[in-house]
Amino acid sequence: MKVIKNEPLPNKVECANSLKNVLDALYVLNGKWKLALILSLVQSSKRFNEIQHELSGISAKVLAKELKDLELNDFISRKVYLTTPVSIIYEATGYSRTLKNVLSELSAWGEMHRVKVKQSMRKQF
Amino acid sequence: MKVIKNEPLPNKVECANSLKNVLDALYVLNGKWKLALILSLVQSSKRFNEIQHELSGISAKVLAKELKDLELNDFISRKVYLTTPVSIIYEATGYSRTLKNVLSELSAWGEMHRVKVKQSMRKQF
DNA sequence: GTGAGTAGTTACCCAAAGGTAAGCGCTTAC
DNA sequence: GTAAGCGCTTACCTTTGGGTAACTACTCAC
Repeated sequence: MKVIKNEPLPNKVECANSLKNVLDALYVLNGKWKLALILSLVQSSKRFNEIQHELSGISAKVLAKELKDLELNDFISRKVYLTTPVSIIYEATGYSRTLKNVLSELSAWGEMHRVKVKQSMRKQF
Repeated sequence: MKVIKNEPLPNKVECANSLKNVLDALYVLNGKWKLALILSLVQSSKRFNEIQHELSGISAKVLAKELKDLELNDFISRKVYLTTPVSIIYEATGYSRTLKNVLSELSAWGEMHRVKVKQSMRKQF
């Protein structure tokens, strides 16, 4: 009987694909703030200071960088309204909305996870 | 008419909650490799070198660190089988499997995203 | 003209993430 | 006995992430 090497089962190909997909997704969505930022703007368009207030903890520098990055990747758009003084509004694009399912699953999981962490904290004492 | 400040609409509370959930989820799932690593082990238990081979690009150092981290957070378990020589198998726990929906959504999105990126590359030339 | 707000930018700095390369202690295969 | 595989660890280094604080340029309100 011969051992077959380097020829994955068809089943394994699917697994490898989903692994690749996840890696590709993480490549653009990496970082501490990106997904939260997208979620915040999908919920409603906001100005710079509003975002900074909502994601308490993010610094102006990092927020500016992340916003540029997300704009480059077509997740958000920066709109300048010629009021006096000008209003600068960041909006989520349609492409951001393709993340809707990802975000709602992640939110649901995050909530469940918080409960679990709290419980295991209680057990310790 | 008075402007009400710092008293969000009930609707906004929900939004803030899902934002908080996502932030909490990202806190444990951060990093370049964590979700991919979990997915790989949910698909099948593996040994150290098998994982390193599957996630090509990850270094031994980082893999060892991530595995320890995931074990601490109850996502995987490290089993030592007393064969000669001993076999060390990493397995996903039940808790990893609670990420099933997150992972499948992320995989679906990653696949879609790759197609979109390829298309926009083509348009450039 | 002074202070406050808006939307950032810049310089400086620290810490964490993550890669490379070498090595260790073990065992099996040749 | 020598090489190769396994499961790491260690030392070293670079990159990045991200924080602070000061500053700009503009406008409005007092």
